[in-house]
Amino acid sequence: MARTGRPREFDRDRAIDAAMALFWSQGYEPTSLTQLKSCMGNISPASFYAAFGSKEALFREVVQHYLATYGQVMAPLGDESLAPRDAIERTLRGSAAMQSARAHPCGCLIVAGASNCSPENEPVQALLAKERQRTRAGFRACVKRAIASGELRDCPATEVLPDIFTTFLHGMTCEARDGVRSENLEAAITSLLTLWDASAVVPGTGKHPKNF
Amino acid sequence: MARTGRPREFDRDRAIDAAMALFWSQGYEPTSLTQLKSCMGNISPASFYAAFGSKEALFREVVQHYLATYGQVMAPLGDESLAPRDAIERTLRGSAAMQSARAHPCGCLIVAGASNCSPENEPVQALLAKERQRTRAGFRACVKRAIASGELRDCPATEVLPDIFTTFLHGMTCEARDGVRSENLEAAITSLLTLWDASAVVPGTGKHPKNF
DNA sequence: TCATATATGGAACAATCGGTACATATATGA
DNA sequence: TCATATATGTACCGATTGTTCCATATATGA
Repeated sequence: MARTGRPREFDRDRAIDAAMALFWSQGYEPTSLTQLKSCMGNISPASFYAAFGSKEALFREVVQHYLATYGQVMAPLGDESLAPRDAIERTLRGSAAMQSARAHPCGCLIVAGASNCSPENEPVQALLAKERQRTRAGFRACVKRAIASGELRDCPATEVLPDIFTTFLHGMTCEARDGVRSENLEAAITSLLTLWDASAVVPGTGKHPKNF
Repeated sequence: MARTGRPREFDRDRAIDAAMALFWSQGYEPTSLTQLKSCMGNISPASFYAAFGSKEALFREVVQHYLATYGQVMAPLGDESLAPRDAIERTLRGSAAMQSARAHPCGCLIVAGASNCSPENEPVQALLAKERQRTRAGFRACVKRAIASGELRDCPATEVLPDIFTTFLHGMTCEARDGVRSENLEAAITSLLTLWDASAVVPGTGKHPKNF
């Protein structure tokens, strides 16, 4: 059953897509209402506020849309049907490819979407910080799972793996924006993962790998 | 010989220090002239513009001041009197400690000082991007030097080391701001450096280390 | 003493910020 | 047909943005 009232004359989903591109490349605060209305097809302020409520509310919707689409490169991290190492590798490689793709702004919206904020917009910063915290927890859980399953030894070198992966992941935003190529990030990830292998238990031996 | 004219009534150096703290924590665009004048002791617009010229000119001065002080944690990277591995280790550890110190805003001004910008302030972004490019070149030069001196083997795993260290370094800004502790970053660096050691040539053998 | 040079306080600038008011247009459901 | 509900266009809101103007204050050098 269709809704009553005059129908909207612009495509709300496409508008959110366009707003995402703006917020993604410029960040929350520098993106003005004028730019937003313009990228939605020069809609009026009345149309904007009727549809989205406020700039902040739109941003929150954009973040949700991002997490449901581009942000899904992080999905393997929480997929317990994957082997922990595989989950981490897929996450890092997927994120590297996504962040350096040319079809959209470089880097990660969750990392850079509100990195410059005046005090009054701290809630917006907190929204993204909370998501990053989820990522950190994801890496930690993955490593913990690998230790529990006997894939990783329980040693100091293993404990730092989550911080290494998280820091590298977040650093890719800066690199991708600065023009570092996808292949370079991929190669770096390959090398990074040898740190995992160095703490891995070789099946059967219960010890660390010999050729390393 | 002292300058002619009425003397300035506020301390210009302290003002730049205070402005640096503001730009560091909020970034270039969200920091307003009102905040800047306020942190300098409620000076008048006339005093501000007479002393600094413009907001952008002040920011450029602030960046220079930052590079000359806190930014000096990067100095070892260009110090050819240090062994390459030592130079990189000192750089990473120094930056980790600086970025997570409580006495000033967390993270790195060069990474986060203008990460959210409207198109009109692209020159400001470019200023910082240029400095980050210098850092990348520094890591590359360090690794190149180590290969030339025979400290590192010349292999694919060695080639990616600069990207790994640079990405990690830049990622620390996000981590420090999110409250990751200095000790965690330090431990991660210790582990990261084993990637160097894995590509290192053991003195006398000309091959890679045995215990690894 | 007086010209010159610089700094200051205060008022004001046009432009933009995010957001609102209100009358009008266009749909559905009764 | 008419009440209800939603969207739109236009005008406008006060606040803030970075910046400029100008008269005045205070120093140095001649």
